[in-house]
Amino acid sequence: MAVKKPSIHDIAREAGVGVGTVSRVLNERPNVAEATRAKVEGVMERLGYRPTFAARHIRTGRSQLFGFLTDQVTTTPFAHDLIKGAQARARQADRMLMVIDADGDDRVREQAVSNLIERGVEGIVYAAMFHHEVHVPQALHEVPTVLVDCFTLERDFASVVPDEVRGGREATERLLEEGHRRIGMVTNDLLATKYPAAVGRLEGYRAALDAAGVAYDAELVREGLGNADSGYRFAHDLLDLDDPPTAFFFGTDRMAMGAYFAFAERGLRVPDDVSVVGFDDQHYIADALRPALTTMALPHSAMGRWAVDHLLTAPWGDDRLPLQRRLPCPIVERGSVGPVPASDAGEEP
Amino acid sequence: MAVKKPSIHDIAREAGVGVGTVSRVLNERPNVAEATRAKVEGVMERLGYRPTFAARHIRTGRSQLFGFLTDQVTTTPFAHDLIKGAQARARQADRMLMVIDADGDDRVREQAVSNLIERGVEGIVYAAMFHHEVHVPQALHEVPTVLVDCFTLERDFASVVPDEVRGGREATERLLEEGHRRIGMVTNDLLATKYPAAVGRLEGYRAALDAAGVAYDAELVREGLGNADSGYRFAHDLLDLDDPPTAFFFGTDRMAMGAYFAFAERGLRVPDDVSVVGFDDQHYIADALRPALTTMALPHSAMGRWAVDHLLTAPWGDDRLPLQRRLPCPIVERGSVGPVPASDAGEEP
DNA sequence: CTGAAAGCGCTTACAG
DNA sequence: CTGAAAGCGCTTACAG
Repeated sequence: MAVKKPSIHDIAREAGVGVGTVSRVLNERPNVAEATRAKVEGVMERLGYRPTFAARHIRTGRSQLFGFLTDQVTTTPFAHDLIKGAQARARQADRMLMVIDADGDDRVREQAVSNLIERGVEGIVYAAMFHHEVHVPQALHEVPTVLVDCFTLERDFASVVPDEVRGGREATERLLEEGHRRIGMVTNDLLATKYPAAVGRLEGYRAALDAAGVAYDAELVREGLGNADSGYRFAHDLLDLDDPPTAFFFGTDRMAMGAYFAFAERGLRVPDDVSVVGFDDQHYIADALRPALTTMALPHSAMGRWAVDHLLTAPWGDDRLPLQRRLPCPIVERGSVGPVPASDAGEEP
Repeated sequence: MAVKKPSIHDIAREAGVGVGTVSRVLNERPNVAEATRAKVEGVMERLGYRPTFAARHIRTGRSQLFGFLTDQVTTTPFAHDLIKGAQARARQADRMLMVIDADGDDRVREQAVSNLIERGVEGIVYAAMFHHEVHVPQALHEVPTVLVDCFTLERDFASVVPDEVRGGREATERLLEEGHRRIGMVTNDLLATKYPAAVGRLEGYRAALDAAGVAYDAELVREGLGNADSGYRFAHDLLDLDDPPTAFFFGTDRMAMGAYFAFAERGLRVPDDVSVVGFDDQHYIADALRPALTTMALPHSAMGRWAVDHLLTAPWGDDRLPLQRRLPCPIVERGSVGPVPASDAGEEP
């Protein structure tokens, strides 16, 4: 590495041509004699030439770069799926991704956005790890931005989020479809937080019940905290009811996991005695449970893709209201849903 | 955005100074009259000036950039910890990280390395998601590189990996310390794979037994596959032994999770009847188990940090053998380890 | 303390 | 088809 990297001028001199010609073969432009091209390519090969992207960037004004900024501290296993999705789409368009984990510090975030802009990013995706309202650095307005799994109160940025309501509805429908009528629901957070992930999934649950003509019974729903302990505790609580549920819809897979332990303690078998649907599709949990858990998948990869795609294709700067997009949470069937146990079914002779 | 971004020349003209002066205030150089500085800063502020990093890069030759490249497909929850660790160290040194998920395609990987080099990265960290031997793109030799959680057969790159043997030893010691002498062990992969993560942890187990004067009993060790099912099956198998173990060391948390279900089926309580130590510290699993799982943490964040730190501080290009570093896997105490049950303890009166 | 000039490594018209 | 020149937005000596 003691020797300086060759530039386009070195190639030109060595090949006995002008730099313009070298540039042309570099960019695979037409109008270059085959012999010239071969000669230049030979010299490049021999000298181990690599173009310097920064020079190209400065001349063309195109950085071929997107920024990916995460909100808050992210110890969730979701971050990587988001990045992968975003990156997959970026690669198709020959762009690279500058990833910054904002670390929950506002100053770091502001600084990160500045750095990204100075690097000339063509757009920024700002991603949260769960669906909630965010306050973003002001400078984000200087560059095309899309919000992932979050939104601002003003709705002044394009954003893509999971369709929580629909997810909750479809989870519940799956259970109704098997004949269940007493369906316990544990929300994934306190309703007072107003998090769409908590409020929306419950709303979907109610909508499904309504549509099926099943009366909503407040006794069957509990406000959980998303962790295994909530699932364990509320599964026991609900099962202690006089008319206990035959099926459960948990707002997170972790709660479903806690519930499995409660079921085991009571000698209840999934799905023979009790059916369960989770939410999140954390496959390290869902796959590992016995039986494996049927759950609603959060569309992280798809949101990442959508975000970059939007940056790539949507004209920026027009005055229309920025697009707000909801992506479905597809059900992932594993083995935790079955028909109502015979003793509980109403239709029997 | 219709208006062009102001350059250093626009600022100079507007402020009635030379571009050199603008550059000086931009870089907070000394030898600028306070009045001049204020005037220039005022103009920058007014025009919303942002330096263009690419221009700076091209002049100074410093990209302030590192590449982060992942090996193979990565659906593991570990990737993000690695990135976070690397990024935390990079930010301290005012560097940014270009992250590429290589997606398991060799051509994509080669291309990625080329792109990174053309972007002028000051170094590349190449990260695997579990400890194994890798074949890396040849071009990695053109730039300072450190391998994370992997190594090449030739050991021609610096690398940082978990100390699997020590982790296995300390996990086992923890159990021995509570008086356990019959300790079941399920490896996290087939030994035939030769993966250090599988072979090393078992080696540590044997070393701990040796040191404690406990004879190795091949009957107590099984080759698992890392998944919940292996844990479930082998826990049952081992418990069916005439002289069953009172404690278990599983090569992954997922296997420990499977085992918990086996214990539940047999009415065995953790840690009263049986103790268990896992490996990986996948906290979404370890925290959610009842009781929470004591396990060995994989030092992902620390490896990420170490990698970038090494790139930052180690001179590159000298002929000494590249450094190979092992980082400890600290034990994370939760609630799954207890003393040998009284009925099994030898020392009783 | 400050300005004018050269130059980093490219691309892009413009002549020929 | 090809070369010479200008210029992208900076930084860095060099004079003054």
